[in-house]
Amino acid sequence: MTVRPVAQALRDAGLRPTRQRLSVLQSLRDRPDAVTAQDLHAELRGAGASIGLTTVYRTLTALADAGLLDVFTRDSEQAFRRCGTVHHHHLVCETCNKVEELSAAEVEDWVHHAADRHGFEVTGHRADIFGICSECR
Amino acid sequence: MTVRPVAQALRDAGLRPTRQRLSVLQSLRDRPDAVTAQDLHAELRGAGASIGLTTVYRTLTALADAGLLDVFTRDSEQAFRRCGTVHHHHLVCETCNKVEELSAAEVEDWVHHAADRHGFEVTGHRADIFGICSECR
DNA sequence: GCGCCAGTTGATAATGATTGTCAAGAGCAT
DNA sequence: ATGCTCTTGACAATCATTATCAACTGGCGC
Ligand SMILES: [Zn+2]
Ligand SMILES: [Zn+2]
Ligand SMILES: [Zn+2]
Ligand SMILES: [Zn+2]
Repeated sequence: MTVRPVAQALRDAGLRPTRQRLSVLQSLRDRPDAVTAQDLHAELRGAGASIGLTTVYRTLTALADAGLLDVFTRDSEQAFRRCGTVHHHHLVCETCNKVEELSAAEVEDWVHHAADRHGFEVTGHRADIFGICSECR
Repeated sequence: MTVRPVAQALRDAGLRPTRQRLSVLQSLRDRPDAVTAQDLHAELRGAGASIGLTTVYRTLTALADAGLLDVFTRDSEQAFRRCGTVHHHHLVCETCNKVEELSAAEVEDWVHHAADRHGFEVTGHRADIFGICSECR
């Protein structure tokens, strides 16, 4: 019941729903924070799962390429998070790494106006807010 | 004449204006793009300057810490650019790495409203637009 | 149910950017 | 000039990430 949609998400991404991939996507779906490949590997191992570090890296990268995960750069390492598939921005807690997804029409407008004004063809944009969440204060 | 203000900027940052630091800051002041430590080192060497890679790394990091440079993450490496000291955002060309500085009141408003709405205490934010500049098209 | 085979895994080695080390060198105040 | 502290740079060490490649597995055809 809880594994079904996860397996389907993998299939849709052209990835076989293996035990390892399921455990990665599974553990990612219920957490609100962004996590590092190294950290996730340690947690999965600590929870008794059998999975190699290389596989965690590969799975996270594949899922990110498929658009299922968003990538954050934290202290020169990459952290991943299961985010919605529609365009959004982020509000990130620098203490617990929790991420809130935000939509912002004013930002989208700004992006296009600014790019037009400078003769740029937009290929993408990113707008993230960093702070401390109420629980961490 | 052209070296005077650069030397002063270094002093203001609590750094001795050495030959190496001057050449780094100097070469950064007239370029519109963000550059990597490795690339800058190669360019300086190619231009006949004598400077070690370690020093380039250290200088760029020190200048960034002092607020004189902005840091960009490009393909998991750091690129630096001499930006203005007042808060701004970026319009980055993904082909030539040229950067335009942008100010955006609507973004600033969004930042504070969104953070308030979610009970976050803001520590910072970043809003960058990626695209292709008119010259690169 | 079984065999096949392309897709996956994971221990290990390799990569490559960045940082640590430390002896030699260079600002700058006296 | 002298001294003292800050700086440099060749070199070694880190460390996250990626490449290898032989062993393993999911799922389709039989
Ligand atoms: Zn928090
Ligand atoms: Zn947006
Ligand atoms: Zn360009
Ligand atoms: Zn801003």
